[in-house]
Amino acid sequence: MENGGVRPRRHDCPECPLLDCRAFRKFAPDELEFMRRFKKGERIVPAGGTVVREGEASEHLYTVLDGWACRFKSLEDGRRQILTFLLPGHLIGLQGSVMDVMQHSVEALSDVTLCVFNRNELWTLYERFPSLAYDVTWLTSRDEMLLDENLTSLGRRHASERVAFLIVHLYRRAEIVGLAGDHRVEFPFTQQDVADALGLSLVHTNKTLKRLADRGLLRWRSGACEILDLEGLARLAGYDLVDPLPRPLI
Amino acid sequence: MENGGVRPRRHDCPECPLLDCRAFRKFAPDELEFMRRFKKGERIVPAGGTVVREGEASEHLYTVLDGWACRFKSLEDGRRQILTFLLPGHLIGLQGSVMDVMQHSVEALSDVTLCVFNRNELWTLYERFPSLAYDVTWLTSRDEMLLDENLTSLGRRHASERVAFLIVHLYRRAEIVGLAGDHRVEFPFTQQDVADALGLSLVHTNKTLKRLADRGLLRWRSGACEILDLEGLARLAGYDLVDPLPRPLI
DNA sequence: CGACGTGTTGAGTGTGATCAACATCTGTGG
DNA sequence: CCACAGATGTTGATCACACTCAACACGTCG
Repeated sequence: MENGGVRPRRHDCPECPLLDCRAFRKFAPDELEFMRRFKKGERIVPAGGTVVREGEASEHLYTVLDGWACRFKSLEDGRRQILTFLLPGHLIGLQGSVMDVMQHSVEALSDVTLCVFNRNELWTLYERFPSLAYDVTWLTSRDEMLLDENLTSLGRRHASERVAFLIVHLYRRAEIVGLAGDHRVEFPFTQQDVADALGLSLVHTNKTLKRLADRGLLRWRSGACEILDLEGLARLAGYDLVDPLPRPLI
Repeated sequence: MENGGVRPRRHDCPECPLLDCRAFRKFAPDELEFMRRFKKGERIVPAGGTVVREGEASEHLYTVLDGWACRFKSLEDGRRQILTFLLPGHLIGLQGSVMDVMQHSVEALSDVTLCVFNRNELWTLYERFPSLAYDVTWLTSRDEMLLDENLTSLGRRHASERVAFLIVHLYRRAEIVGLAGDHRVEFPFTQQDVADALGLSLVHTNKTLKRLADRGLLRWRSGACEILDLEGLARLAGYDLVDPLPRPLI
């Protein structure tokens, strides 16, 4: 694709739709002005498309502006582990500044709109806007927390607990950025993806979802999930339903 | 413990023993001077002691100067998941700047010496030393990579692959900071800890280690592990034996 | 219409969990 | 010096959670 698929911006940073979300902290005027110049354009990746690929260098940094994506690693023989689901406000590609090539892939689950930043200018951001640099660290640190929880699930929770945990977790994250509400989330992915995120087989994931449905906790439909008993799911999963702190946006 | 167990430094930053390691990048003179003032003292935690506890706030930031520690989460019913093993050069407690209380615990496995930093001054570091701020991000990002690999193990690798992966991984990390060599690592922890890191039961971990020993790949002794066939282990684990890039030290 | 993607269900299998007993080793107190 | 307790590691027997294989249902799209 010419120019890596980067096209002019449709959303100017001061009018960024995410700024309306109470989930994110507000920018100071000079920060916003910097972000505006930092942002090189946008990129739209259709559902199923690849944003960055394991083993390749990534020229850009991205932020998810709209849509769902996932970050995953693959083993030689095709086994796949989804590491995180990415929602609007998620920063992509920072690891490319640490390693020469990406150690994971990112794939669009729905059609995804990305803000594109030039990796080379990240250093300018660190030099001139320590507050934004701090925000980058903040986001990375939060990412690590998500992984911690995930790892605990895969290591020490049973299938039904894992599924409950993931569903509650995704529902709440989606709700905060306006992609879910009223006990219903659109999930632009399949049970196979849930399985790959939870370290389970497709069949067992399916049976576990059915068992949760039989217990009146949720209902899975292709492309969406109804949360029938949020507290019940949270209790089963050992998930703490506290309100998250407002977070920075890059 | 009075003053949180913080005592005067024994190691002045310019003479930091870790700076001799080829694993770490060198400081510029002004960076080193800043680090010297940033460092508040040292803290020694005896084997088995707690550095920070899940659910509590952590006043300080730490860097492991010497010894082994681990980061873990606990579930209500006592199930425990070790998230990462910490070796010299590892930064501890950054998440405390993102969340109000720690979401994980850190425990000393051997006697551990920590450099103590005042969390409040982290902001000064960001303002005055963008290069060091960048290093903090670098370290956090690397941490995330370690978690990614771990998560992939727990989700998609069999017991023998997991064990092989962990052993190779720990051996190489220890080697780089001078805590292992000549196909031998001192492991100041038990098979129970290995089990808690890999999401396996103690018994199964033991049997898996025995099977690897029978295949001539390694030999476990209390307190240490001999690597009999590094390449064989790496092959089994799908571990890529490339030399890591030099990394920053905070 | 058939092909394909997704979800559903049953049958049989196996990896890894649990339970239980025992072997070592170390440190401690008598 | 020995007896004992506790921590760690080892091994066998049994169990069960989750995997694999296989078939089918249902929708959408060409």
